Amino acid sequence: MNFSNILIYWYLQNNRELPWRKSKNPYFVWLSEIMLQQTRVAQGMAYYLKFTDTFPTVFDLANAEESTVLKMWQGLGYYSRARNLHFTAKHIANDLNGVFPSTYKELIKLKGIGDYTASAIASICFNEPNAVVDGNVYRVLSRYFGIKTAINSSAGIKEFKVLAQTLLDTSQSGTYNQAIMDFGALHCKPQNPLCETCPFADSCVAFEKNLTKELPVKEKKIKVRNRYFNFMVIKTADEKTILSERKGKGIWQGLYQFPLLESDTIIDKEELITSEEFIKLFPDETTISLFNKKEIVHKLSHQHLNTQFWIVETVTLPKATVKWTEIKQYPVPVLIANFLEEYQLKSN
DNA sequence: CAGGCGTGGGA
DNA sequence: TTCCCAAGCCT
Repeated sequence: MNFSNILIYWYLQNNRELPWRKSKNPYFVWLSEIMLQQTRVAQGMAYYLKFTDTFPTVFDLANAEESTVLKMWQGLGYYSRARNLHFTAKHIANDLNGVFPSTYKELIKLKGIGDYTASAIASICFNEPNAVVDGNVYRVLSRYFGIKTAINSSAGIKEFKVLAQTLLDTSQSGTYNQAIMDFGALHCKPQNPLCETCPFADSCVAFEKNLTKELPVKEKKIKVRNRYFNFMVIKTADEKTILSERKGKGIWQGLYQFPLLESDTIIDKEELITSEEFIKLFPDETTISLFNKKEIVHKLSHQHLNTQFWIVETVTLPKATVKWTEIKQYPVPVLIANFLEEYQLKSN
């Protein structure tokens, strides 16, 4: 048997039953593919069920408010996926009559859809012979063929795409693509791959040369930036606070947060209340206490956010327009959501 | 085009 | 604890 036949044979016996595999509705497949970008099935599953339940069609998604979509996405991370998802839903509903594009060429034009996702939808839903190349495919192919080209170099990206395309079983592209990804996720795993029971054991270069742990090769490690966040959690006598939307380029675009003072290091109460931002925000008398005695280190993949939550109580504040009882409607980062949970818990 | 973008789980 | 990294995409 050749490579693709072995793979598909393995898949027929070992594939996972996943909700988005029940139909070839491109809307459902698209939802699942966007959610699973850089995300484990176990983490994405609940979100997929919630989205398909709340938004059964692309029109339902298109008609929702962006903040509603972000709220439902809360906790899944990489929020640009949710914004692009909503943008593309509106485009399909309004400009394309709700008809999902059916070719790789058209799919890749859509915001949030790149080479991987276009190939996945085109092959799974429309049987177009385009090979997917995701993290699983990089791992399986680099090990099987013993390829040491870095998977995140431009040379590597091209090389693996070409190789994947030559291996594709074009008579059943969708099945083949899902087979190689499931095989990577379940069998040819990053750690402790199941080489002893592998159907490729007699032809895998990495297994033969004991290179499994070295492959795939990835170059460059990301640098982590340390940042110091001071959130000012306002509580007025009439139970109101300030939440504002994060705009611009950085993290958490479109999500809401308490007024933020970012500093170069950990600061104490004195430094906080003498800061320009604080004085501007609170001209009148306030009572301030630090909620978390030790800073909370919220770790993003590329930033460590050393965070202090300052509870600021004041009688009245015109800018505080958000009722505490309505905070849960707002999409917030996990860092804020975790704080809110603890805070509400303690005050009850 | 290299860097930026979240979160949670496992070793 | 720390590190890696999981069905990538955008600019």
